[in-house]
Amino acid sequence: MSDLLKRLRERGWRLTAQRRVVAEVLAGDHIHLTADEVHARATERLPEISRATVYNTLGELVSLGELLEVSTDHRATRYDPNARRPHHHLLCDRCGTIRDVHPTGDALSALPESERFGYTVSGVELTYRGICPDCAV
Amino acid sequence: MSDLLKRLRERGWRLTAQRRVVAEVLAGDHIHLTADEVHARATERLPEISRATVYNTLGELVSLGELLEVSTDHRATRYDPNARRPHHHLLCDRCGTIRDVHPTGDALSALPESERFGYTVSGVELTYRGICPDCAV
DNA sequence: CCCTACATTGGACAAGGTCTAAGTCAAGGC
DNA sequence: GCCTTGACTTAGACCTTGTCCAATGTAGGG
Ligand SMILES: [Mn+2]
Ligand SMILES: [Mn+2]
Ligand SMILES: [Zn+2]
Ligand SMILES: [Zn+2]
Repeated sequence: MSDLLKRLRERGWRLTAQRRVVAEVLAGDHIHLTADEVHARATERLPEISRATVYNTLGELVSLGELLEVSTDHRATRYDPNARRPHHHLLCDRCGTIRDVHPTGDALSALPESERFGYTVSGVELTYRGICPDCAV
Repeated sequence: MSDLLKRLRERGWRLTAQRRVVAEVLAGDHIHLTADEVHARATERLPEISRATVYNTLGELVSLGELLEVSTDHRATRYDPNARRPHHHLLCDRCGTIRDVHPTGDALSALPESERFGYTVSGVELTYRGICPDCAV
């Protein structure tokens, strides 16, 4: 059993076939799938899984902090299983491929007090944009 | 006539009442409206303006580089008239209010070659998250 | 003032996402 | 092992955001 499923079990989740398959589909590095992509891949292993269950499960995993929502483009939200290690994203403007990246320095401290407008600032997201090697001429 | 309308005139735009109203609604600092918000405000001044025209005009202004699209949350795209001066964003997680901010340093150079995966990197967006003074207890 | 290419309109359509009522099943208790 | 029950899943209606189109209107040059 994967670490993720184990943690879910400990939190009182019923381990259904549907939840197992969603967790399996999300395993790996640099994975940033849309809900419909998760559904398509889950359907290959469990043909009767519904869209609603995929959305429910993704939402629950986000609430538990096991998944991050990423909205780099202006289209569908993507789901990121690399929630345990802080990171940022590098996005190809042509094909949409996303890689996890770890810039140096601390972007939070780059925002001076005078630019905070009284907000309590808790986090920062960086999205680098460019063209990936496959899409380069 | 505003600078924006003047520039549009110079680029061959017909100055219709609809385009004028959309341009007026977008004037100001820290403005980041959704298309439907633009439509609602435009309707107050020109009741017969259609949703399609608002979308058309916003799209054209984006193509001309007069407006930026911002997708900080996972909902509707927001339109940012502050396209002439590079900046980043500070977002309230409770009410969604967005402010323009200017962090120090160069986030682009914070991404080492070893973290670029062969991409040609052309830009970076920073989104700071927090709680605004109005939403703080 | 006319003409016409450009602009606007309402409504159909599509994609992404949410919600609900009815049926199903994981797993604890016996 | 079986029962029971509340949690889970399902299909499909519905909502929001955004695109597209054919018909209609009009800005602005001549
Ligand atoms: Mn990631
Ligand atoms: Mn802005
Ligand atoms: Zn690419
Ligand atoms: Zn707020």
